[in-house]
Amino acid sequence: MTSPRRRDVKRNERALLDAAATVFVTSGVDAPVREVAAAAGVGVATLYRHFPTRSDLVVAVYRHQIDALAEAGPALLESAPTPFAAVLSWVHQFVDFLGTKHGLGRVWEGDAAGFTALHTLFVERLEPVLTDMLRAAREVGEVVAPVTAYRLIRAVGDLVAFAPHDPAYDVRQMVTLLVSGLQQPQPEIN
Amino acid sequence: MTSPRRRDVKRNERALLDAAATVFVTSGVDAPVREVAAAAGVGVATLYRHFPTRSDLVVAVYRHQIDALAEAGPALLESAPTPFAAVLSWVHQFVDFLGTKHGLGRVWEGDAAGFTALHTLFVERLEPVLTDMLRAAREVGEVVAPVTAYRLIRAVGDLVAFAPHDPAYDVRQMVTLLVSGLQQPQPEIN
DNA sequence: AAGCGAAACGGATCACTGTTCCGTACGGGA
DNA sequence: TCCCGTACGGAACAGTGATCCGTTTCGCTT
Repeated sequence: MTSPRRRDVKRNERALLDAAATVFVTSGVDAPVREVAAAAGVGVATLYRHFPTRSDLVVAVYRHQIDALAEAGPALLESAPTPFAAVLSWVHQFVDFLGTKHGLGRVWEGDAAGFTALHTLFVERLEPVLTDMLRAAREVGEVVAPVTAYRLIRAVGDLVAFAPHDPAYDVRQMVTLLVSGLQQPQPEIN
Repeated sequence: MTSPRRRDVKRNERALLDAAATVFVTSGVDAPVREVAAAAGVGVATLYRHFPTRSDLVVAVYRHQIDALAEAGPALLESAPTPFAAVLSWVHQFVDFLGTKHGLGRVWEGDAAGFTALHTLFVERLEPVLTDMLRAAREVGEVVAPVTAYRLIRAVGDLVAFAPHDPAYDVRQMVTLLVSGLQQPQPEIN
């Protein structure tokens, strides 16, 4: 239940979101809070009051993109040739989303227990979507490996967030490799 | 060509390595340099003189373990039931090595260009080993995906270094998933 | 043993970052 | 216009990696 918010509160929050969106593009989502606050024309304490953690700020800036990704799942299940193709395509859309966020590593890693705003949003909005898609692919035998959507989202995130800027490395290939592993029983380690 | 090293230099380097090995276990490989220097009974400048970057220090401490891992490759190729089983087993030994290094994420991520001491050592000592194993598995048709050892090492590293401490997550399962993806042609994304 | 010079030392300082503090300003209702 | 509670912001704090520079140590020569 939100109490009425003063004009300056709304104005400052708007300024912060706009500034962050811009600064994130030029300096990365791990740009110093001072830089974001300065770009918004507010003090750093104001930034913390509106967004207590970096993750909160990142979520606020990119919320609509994450929602769009969540909505893309069911659409892909209908339009893709197979459920597995839908899974692969969706995961690569997830890669695209993460990959454009320079400096995401720090935010992604942000909290050892993983209960940051970004992590929570992914669990709430993306995990169920991928769970449905994996189930559909499993029902037609395309996905065999007993891997949860949660684990897959987290692993893909790790691969992308920390991918090196190195022409010898291709993160999309490695994500495809991970996803193609879903197609068969998992080998035992001796 | 190393000039004669004074007694104090050798003594301090020894002290730093011993201290780091201990501090890394208790506080992680990303423990503050002050903590390592204090544990060694030297100044932080001395630490920097001996090991200019954190990665240099980590390499010095764990060099023998990495060498052991490199030597385990050929042995596994001879003893494992199949070349693919050797690949899988070796990769999991790599996971075990990385996984015991708490706080490795920061060191792993250390340099955007990737030319840290740790990265360099992996490329020099581990990449050729995995390359040989992948080649052997490829020759008998067990590995089909066109993935280089370099990329596989880096991806596994990303999965392990940033794995969350979360009972809902199983990094070994995700690494196994990645490796099992090697067994078949890579799907196309539409 | 003393002297010398170069190498090595270490703790203070610097710069940066996330975060908090607290005196001041602002918004909105009466 | 006044008042009160909310919101403000920039300085200060704490932590960290890294550097600076006056001091000490080592090893060689006499």
